[in-house]
Amino acid sequence: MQELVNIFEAYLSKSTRIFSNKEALTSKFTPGKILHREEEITALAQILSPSLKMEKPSNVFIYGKSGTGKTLVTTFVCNQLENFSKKKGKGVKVLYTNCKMRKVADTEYRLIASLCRKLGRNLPATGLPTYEIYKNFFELLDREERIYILILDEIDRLVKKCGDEVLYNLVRVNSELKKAKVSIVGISNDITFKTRLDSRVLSSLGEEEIIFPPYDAIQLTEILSERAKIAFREGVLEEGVIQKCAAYAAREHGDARRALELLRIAGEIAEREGSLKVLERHVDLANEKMEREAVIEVVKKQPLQSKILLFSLIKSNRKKQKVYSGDLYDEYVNFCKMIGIKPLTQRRVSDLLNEFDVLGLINNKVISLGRYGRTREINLSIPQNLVEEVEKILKVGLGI
DNA sequence: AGGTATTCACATGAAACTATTCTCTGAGTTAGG
DNA sequence: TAACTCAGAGAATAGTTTCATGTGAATACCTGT
Repeated sequence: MQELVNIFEAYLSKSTRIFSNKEALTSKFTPGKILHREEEITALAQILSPSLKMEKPSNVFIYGKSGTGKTLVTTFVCNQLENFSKKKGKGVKVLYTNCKMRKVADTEYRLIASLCRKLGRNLPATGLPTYEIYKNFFELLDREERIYILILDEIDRLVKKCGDEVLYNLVRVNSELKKAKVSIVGISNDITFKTRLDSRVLSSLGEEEIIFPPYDAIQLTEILSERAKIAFREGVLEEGVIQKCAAYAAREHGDARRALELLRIAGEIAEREGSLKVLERHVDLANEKMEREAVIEVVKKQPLQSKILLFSLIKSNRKKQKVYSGDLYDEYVNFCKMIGIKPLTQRRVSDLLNEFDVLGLINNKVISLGRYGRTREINLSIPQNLVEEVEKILKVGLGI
């Protein structure tokens, strides 16, 4: 017991040398003031404020790439709204759901069930018909006179997976309810997402639109500095560290989340090294680490068939730079036969390749070779220095 | 030469199928009165 | 008779197959000069 306390004490005192409040660098943290989003904040607040008079606000669509502050701004505004309404004795209630969360809210059934859960009723994860879930949901909503604001984060994922039926139902809920009213704030990374929607849904859901532009390097620097003031002890950041983080992130469409993470990891590396300062060198290391982990973790998590496919892909890539889907499929089938596993169809492999593309492991380009058909040109986008490590992981995963 | 048609080798889309996980229901069984 | 058990029916879901349709441009095939 005694010794453990010492260990913990040592850890505590050590960890405070660099950080004073590491939380401030995570996406959970809501800063006191949100920089460079004044316009968006007022726009959203104006759109939603009719709720304070118990009128249903317009539905809103919010677009912007990842790390542009969509979620932050939305939750900020909605929290303020909820608090204000509570003070004034009005019944505005905000329900936030992230539609991407696997096994939580990524299908029609699960989304509605998770909303019910937020309203205080637990429903089974499966087994009930969907209409039953809706019935529960309506019942819960209509208990009292209220304005509900549903925030559906990463709504594009939901639609991609399950179609827009859910949205259609949600848009219509107001006609089913007697006391309560519901308006929807949809947040999406994908601007083209609109085109996949049914026109009825679109016209109702897209009543208002707010677009979040990416941050530029200067804005990122300011955001980082502000957070760093809270997160780090004074004077531990070397000149140029923040600029460097901002520059790395600006290269990636101005993703503030990434910039913050980079800064945090740089700090952690410095800390582990026992350094008293975070140096620019640490940022480079952090960037390397992030890139590496992005690849390695993804590869590890792949199911068997995907691993086989990826392995075949690396092998083909060794032989020649340009890999075409047809050749890859042959290679893959051969390899499956070799290790005695039933190969998937070409159709499925095609989808898996698309998934790899989304994960950033490869780069697909559909090209036409005229008379010689149409195919996909596949480029491995795993950095050279990681390919070997990836291969090793795959070999272990496949038992060879 | 210039224009149209064909053709290849896949891509892409939609639907259906399989296996798994979960709930609900109701018949049959058991234990207690 | 009330409580319990357990099989079977019905749902949702992930992962896949089957069937159908789409596609871009190099080549083949015309046509008229």
